[in-house]
Amino acid sequence: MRDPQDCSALALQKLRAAVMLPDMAPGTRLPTERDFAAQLGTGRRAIRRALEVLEAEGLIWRKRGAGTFVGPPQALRPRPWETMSASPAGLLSLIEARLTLEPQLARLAAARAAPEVLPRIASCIDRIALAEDVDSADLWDSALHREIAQATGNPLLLALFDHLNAWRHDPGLRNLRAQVRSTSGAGHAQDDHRRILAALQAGDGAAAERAMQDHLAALHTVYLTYCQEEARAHDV
Amino acid sequence: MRDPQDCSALALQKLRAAVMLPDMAPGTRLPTERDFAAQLGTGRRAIRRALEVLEAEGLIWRKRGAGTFVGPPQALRPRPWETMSASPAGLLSLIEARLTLEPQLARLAAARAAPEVLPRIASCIDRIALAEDVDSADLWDSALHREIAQATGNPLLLALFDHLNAWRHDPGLRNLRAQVRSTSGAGHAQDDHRRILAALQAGDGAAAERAMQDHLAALHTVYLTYCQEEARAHDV
DNA sequence: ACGGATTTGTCCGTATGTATC
DNA sequence: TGATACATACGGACAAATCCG
Repeated sequence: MRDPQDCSALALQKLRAAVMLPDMAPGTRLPTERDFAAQLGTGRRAIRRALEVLEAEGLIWRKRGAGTFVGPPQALRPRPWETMSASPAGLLSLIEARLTLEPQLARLAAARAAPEVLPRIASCIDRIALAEDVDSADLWDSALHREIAQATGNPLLLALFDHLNAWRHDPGLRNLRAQVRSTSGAGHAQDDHRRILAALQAGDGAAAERAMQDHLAALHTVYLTYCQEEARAHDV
Repeated sequence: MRDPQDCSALALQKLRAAVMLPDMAPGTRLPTERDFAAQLGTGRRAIRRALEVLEAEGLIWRKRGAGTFVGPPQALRPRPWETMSASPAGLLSLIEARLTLEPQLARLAAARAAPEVLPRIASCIDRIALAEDVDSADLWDSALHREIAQATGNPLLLALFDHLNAWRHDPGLRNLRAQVRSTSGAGHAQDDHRRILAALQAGDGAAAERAMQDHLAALHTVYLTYCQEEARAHDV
């Protein structure tokens, strides 16, 4: 009970009780971490550890600059995906799914892209470079990949891509990817984007497929090494 | 009205859906940014970031002091699925989407399929042969392809396949496929199925991919010739 | 022609979570 | 553990442009 470890355990217990109160409707905002720390007479680190657990359980979600909020009730998220969305396994599933679909989309797009979409794709690449914050850059990256899906001219393929893209912007996954970004370099994503664009301009389906494959494979290895390090850290 | 998880990506998704609504004729004015922010429960910055993307895509245009308006008619954008589900174009879109996704699923499944799913796939093939009516044969065929998607072990890929499969069972398409079946022979689908199963048993990803590709390509040519004949008949 | 009202575009201060020491 | 620097979000305020009476 005196161990520092038990401090966060106690905090977790109290915080969980606070969140489970009946008047805590989904979306209501919780006190700040600093308030909790003062109220429970402990440090902010202990509070954060406890909140991390609650977030992993899906009871709350946090957003930098905004606050901590109680999440939707479990009854609303029975989908299996929700149980793994914020886990490394979810991250790897997502990138694998993208690796399965998007190179094929690039191949089709190269064969069919109407000439007017190529400048739009180039504009997306430029905007990624110009973006000042991560949220904007992510949004433009997403828009770029969507343009490629749309260039296939197949509404079903576009709809499939939109589903994939929705998972990509899952809040839990966004946190994970932010962590990965902070621990590993940004990589050469922009070079990859330009290579994809060049293949589309040339109408070379095989090259576009390969370029997209390489682009996503690079992401895959980054995430894979991150997850492995994570697992090793947990073993210790 | 209550969407706790806010990020500009989610806003983009909803705004795009709002703009694509059928009653959004080109030139109609959209709500103000502040209204959108209040409606989506997020800040104006997130809304503006999403609108920037929509503007780059040409769906909307903005003018300071005036407002935000939906852009020129997107004639060359893929038509929504609802307007083409029962048309030959819808049939071809569907088979193309399957041709894009399912060979990749077969490749992954060959590498990962747990041994206990192989008998289930074999059983599906047998049931197709035993089926007396087209409806139940279709159901077992669908179950077979789903087993392969499930064998990838990736819940996201399974979800993607389920979306595709839902479109496949669209009532309008079923009629069309019934017509195709009546005018052309059944083909060698069962031989293809066995070839896919053999590749999965051998754990040969490349062979499984090729087998699935050939299987769906055969369907594709059948549908394509049917649609061409249909078009020629309409010309006369 | 004028002026008030409204809307987009831009900036800043404050509050909050994140990361590091 | 505690403290500090940092990135981001939100809301308000203001300017510029437009619309309407």
